[in-house]
Amino acid sequence: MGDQGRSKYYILMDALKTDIIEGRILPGDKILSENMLSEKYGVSRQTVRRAISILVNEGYLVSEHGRGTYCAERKQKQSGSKNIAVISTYISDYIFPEVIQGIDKVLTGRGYSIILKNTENSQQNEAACMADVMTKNIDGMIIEPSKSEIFCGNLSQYQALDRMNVPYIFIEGIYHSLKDRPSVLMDDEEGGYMVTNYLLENGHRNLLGIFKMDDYQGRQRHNGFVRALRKFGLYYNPDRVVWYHTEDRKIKPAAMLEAIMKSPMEVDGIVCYSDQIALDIIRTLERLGKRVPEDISVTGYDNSFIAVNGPVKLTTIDHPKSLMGEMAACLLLEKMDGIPDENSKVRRVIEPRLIIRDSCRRRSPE
Amino acid sequence: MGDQGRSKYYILMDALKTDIIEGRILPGDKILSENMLSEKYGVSRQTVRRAISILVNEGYLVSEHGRGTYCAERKQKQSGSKNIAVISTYISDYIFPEVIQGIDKVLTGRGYSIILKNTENSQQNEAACMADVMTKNIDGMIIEPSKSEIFCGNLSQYQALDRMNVPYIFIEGIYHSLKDRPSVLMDDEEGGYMVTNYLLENGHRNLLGIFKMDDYQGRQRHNGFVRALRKFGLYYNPDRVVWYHTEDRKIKPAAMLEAIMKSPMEVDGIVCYSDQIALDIIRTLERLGKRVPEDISVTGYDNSFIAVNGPVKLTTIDHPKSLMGEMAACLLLEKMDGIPDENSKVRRVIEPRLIIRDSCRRRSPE
DNA sequence: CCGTATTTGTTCGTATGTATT
DNA sequence: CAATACATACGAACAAATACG
Repeated sequence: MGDQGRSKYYILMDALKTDIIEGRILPGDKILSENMLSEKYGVSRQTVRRAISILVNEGYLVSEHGRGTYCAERKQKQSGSKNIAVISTYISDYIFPEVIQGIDKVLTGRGYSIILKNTENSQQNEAACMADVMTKNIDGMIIEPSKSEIFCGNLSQYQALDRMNVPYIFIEGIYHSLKDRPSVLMDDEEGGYMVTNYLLENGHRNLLGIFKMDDYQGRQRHNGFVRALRKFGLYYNPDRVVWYHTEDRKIKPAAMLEAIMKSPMEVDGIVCYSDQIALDIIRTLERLGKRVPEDISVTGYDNSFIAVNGPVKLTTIDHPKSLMGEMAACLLLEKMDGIPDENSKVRRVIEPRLIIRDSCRRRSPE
Repeated sequence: MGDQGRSKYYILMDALKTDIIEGRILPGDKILSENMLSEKYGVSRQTVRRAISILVNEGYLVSEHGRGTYCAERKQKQSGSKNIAVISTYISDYIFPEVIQGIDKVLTGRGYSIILKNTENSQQNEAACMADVMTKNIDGMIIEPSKSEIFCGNLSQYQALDRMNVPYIFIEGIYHSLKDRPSVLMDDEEGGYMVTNYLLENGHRNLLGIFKMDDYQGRQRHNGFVRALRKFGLYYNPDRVVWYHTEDRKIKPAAMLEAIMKSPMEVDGIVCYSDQIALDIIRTLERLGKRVPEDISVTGYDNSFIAVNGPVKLTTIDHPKSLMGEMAACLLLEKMDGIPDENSKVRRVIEPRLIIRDSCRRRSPE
């Protein structure tokens, strides 16, 4: 066992490993090409390849076809379990299954398996999921944060992942305190702007906005809403914005809307946080004797099945759900390969796209 | 990227791995020598060595200098990984997310994690999923069979699970050749009977049935359709049944329906395999100038979101999706606890329930 | 114990393919 | 397009460990 220092490949392997450990070869450095090593050490290229292949297996080196062989950014945590944790808020929520499908498509192709967890949008559950996942061997994680707009209570767990060099990617949203971490997000500010702008361009002047308070997306869409109002020189009236939380989704927006509709406040268009809310709002309006879009225009967000199959086909913002999953998976693969941000080739922002259907109608401004 | 199955060493490596996983090579067995493998597979000895070296690295094989190469003894079959594999056909299909949620609810409560796989309803992918999952440490498996009505091509893999004492539960369907294995199924025969019976009781006499050919559910629902016809003393006309496969779902039912509607055959009611098909059918009928339910009644199956949110609210059979997941998870827990069938307390059959909505109308029989 | 065949381990040379720059 | 670098494959030779008559 111990007496194999004799073989050439072993000597070369050991020399390279020592160079890395003792810092003569630094993370990210390109090492000599196979031919050059072969010449320098007086061995055949096959022997060089053998030495290198061991170090690649052990995670010291990374070979890139056509480019060269590089010292790994971080020493990979052994052979690789080929498990990826995917933590979402709701498994069966109306977009996540497709996001998972996108993730799966990319990762399965690369031999990874998905360990699925869901938090029901509670940070406490998120903590439990992460603790559980860290007892397994995972190579990486894709996570949709729970209540991303609230202070992140699980900071220490994310830092533990950093320490263990387990890469993770945020999708859909991101915590303020972890803003520098890699993520795949929609440009929700722009999306909020686009729907609002569409209504304003079509003559609406009495808009209502309904947004979710406790996540990143809600804040961003709201910001876009405000920007569009400003562009049209309209005064921003906080009373014309309804904020709700995850927990009161089913009650608050409808109740607030009813109160507003019974007040003297005029409303000709409603910008909704999501298609789901838009559907609730349309039902409430119908109950109050208002027709959509004849009396009031309503916009959704996400282009879910509700947008196509509901009582009114919704004008909404497209959410390329599967694509988002694929992008997140590709970004994670990059991270797991130790490719630094500056060499990244994966796009991280999804540009929103307005889809015009039947839930809005042109108004003539007074 | 994903097209590396082509290289010779990879093919050989995969073949050996499969032999091990499927039990053709047993722990402790000596495998063929390098020279013999080289001859048998028509590749060079170097290539054989490369394939073997990967499997040695992964722990499947052990090479002994001068003696030979052997299949590794069970490294740690040891239960207690707290991982459960869940293999479904489509992750984002219209009922499975909720089934997974039900599974997750029960298993997370007991400290298990779910490894998610999907087959896209291909037995080939099913084989790959199972092979992959067996390289992990799993305590059990819940699987929705792919094309369950077709001959099960992966029998040996299921037998490998039996040998390794890894319990597994079938849901939604079951292969003929594995009929004795534990499963959680709907009584689809009864469900097919109930919708058909409902139409017949409401005066319909010219029914059409549209069923899926390649899965268990399709056959069962069809059988119920036939039983109801018989009860009413009606002649079973095979021309009044449209069979389709997974692959031609989007074309065949609509095309066949169009042909039938343009023929002299009378149709006053259509029993559909699923809500999804019912929606396609309703759209086709609308295109042909027929109204549902005024001109023709249509029934769905599964009580999915389509049934509530589509253009016509569907009369359908309830599918308690989350409950099915919970039942399967409970049954799996029983199996993992080693509780024999005769002491089982988990129900394994879901009784169908008819949900009456707006897609059918009473006819007066002539 | 010896000798030989078998089997894995190491090394080199060569050729061709493919991705990147 | 050409040069560079890694990837795959084959053939050959010899070394070292083991099995067996």
